[in-house]
Amino acid sequence: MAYEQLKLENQLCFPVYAASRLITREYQPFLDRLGITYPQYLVLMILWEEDGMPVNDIAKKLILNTNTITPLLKRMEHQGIVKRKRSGEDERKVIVQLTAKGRELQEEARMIPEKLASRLLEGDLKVDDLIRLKESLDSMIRLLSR
Amino acid sequence: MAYEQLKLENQLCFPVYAASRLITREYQPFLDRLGITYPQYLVLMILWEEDGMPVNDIAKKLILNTNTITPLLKRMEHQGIVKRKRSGEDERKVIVQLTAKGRELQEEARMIPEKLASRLLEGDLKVDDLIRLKESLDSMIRLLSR
DNA sequence: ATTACTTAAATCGCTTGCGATATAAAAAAG
DNA sequence: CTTTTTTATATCGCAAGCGATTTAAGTAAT
Repeated sequence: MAYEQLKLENQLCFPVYAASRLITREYQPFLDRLGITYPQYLVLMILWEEDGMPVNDIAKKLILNTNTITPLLKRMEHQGIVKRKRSGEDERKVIVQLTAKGRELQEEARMIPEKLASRLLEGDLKVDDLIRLKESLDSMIRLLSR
Repeated sequence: MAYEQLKLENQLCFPVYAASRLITREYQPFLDRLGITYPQYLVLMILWEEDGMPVNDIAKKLILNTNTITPLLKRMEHQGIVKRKRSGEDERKVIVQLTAKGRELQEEARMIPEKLASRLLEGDLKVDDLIRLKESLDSMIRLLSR
């Protein structure tokens, strides 16, 4: 019965979808203290590594469209985390730069990774879930590697 | 330098976040033909397996809050895919049932899994990405299993 | 030089996702 | 049999996320 696949498939793609949201939830309490969201945190990680990047480069790194990233950056600008200015060489480009506040957040974020790890140990997202997720990925990889 | 972790960590959580969106994007063209979205498709998969389920059970299966699932189900009701009615035994519960149209969609969706597989082979989401994602998960599992 | 094409951001309209809160029914406590 | 607590849904406001379209700057073609 081909309908069976409509269940099996659930075990391939749904776990990734669920894990993504569970991970974001785990980050939330730490990011709340910095007053940012998970996507904003990702933007900051990019700028902490290389400041002064065009909107499009950030969008590509995060695999997001400009219609998602533009309003996101505007909100960050409004919060005083980043500045946006037109590039001199190419007037089409908008360069995104960290403000002093944006750079200070790096220091505050420094402990998040290890705090998150210990939180994950007690949270909703259990190791078993991740192992299941990994098995799903294995199936998907086998499927695609045929 | 503890700042290094702010890069490493990117390699743990970001791939899951990115994969989730890439997978949804791959589904989109197939689901467009059925006139539904990916979360709606997940709801349908649950109801195809067991029709007539309370809102809360669907929410739990998808790990979504009712404030997400309620409007989602209302939109599906508006499209004529499902019916919602108060339970007789427990007036708090709202039972969600497939309409004829909702059941017909199962037949139309039957070929999605295999079509998706072949599409993934040519799409943005490459096997290499999945393998990287799996390695990230391995790291995370090792981290959590210490 | 003018026209056509491409690229970079932005805007619009819609769905999803969630924290906080509200409402009402059912269950537990007194 | 009231009062309190819990449970099931729903509502509100806001931040993503994306398809479709727009605007403006840069590039290539004629």
